[in-house]
Amino acid sequence: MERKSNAAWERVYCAVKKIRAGRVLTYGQLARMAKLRGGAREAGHAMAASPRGQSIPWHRVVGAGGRLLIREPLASLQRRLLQSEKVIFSGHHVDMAACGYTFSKAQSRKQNGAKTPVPRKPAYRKRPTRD
DNA sequence: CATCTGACGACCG
DNA sequence: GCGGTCGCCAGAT
Repeated sequence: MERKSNAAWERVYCAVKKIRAGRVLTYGQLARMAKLRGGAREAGHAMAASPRGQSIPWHRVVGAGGRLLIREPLASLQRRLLQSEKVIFSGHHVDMAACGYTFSKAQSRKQNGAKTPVPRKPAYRKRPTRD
C-alpha cells in the first residue's frame, strides 16, 4: 500500500493535473518540480502507480526529449490522447520545442508565460574521470 | 535483510 | 541516431 512516499507522489499527481492541455512534461522535470529524491525514476513510479480515475492526465507525461517510454499499449494510447490534445508529434516523439516546458531558450516565454521551474539537482552524476 | 527491477536521464563510443 | 553504461531511489519478491 501507499507509504510515506505517497506524499511525494501526490505532489507529482498534483503537478500532472496542472498540466494544461496541449502541454507535456518530462519525468525529469516533473521530478525536479516535485522535488523527488529518486529523480525521474520516482516520477515514473508515481505515474505507474497513479490511480486511474482521478482525472490524472498521465498521458501528458513523457520521457526526456518527448519520447514515449511506456510500453506499447499505453504508448499507443498516450500518443493518441496527446494528438487529441493538440500536442504536436514529430515522428515518434513529442515536439518538446512546442509543447514541452523548454527553459533553455527564450522560446518557452512565448508559450504562455509559465514560470520556469528552473532545474535543480540532477539525479545523475557526471563522471569526473574515467581514465 | 539481500537482490532485482523499473512509465528515467544523461553521457560515451 | 543507436546501443550500452552509470547513477539515483523506491517498491516488489
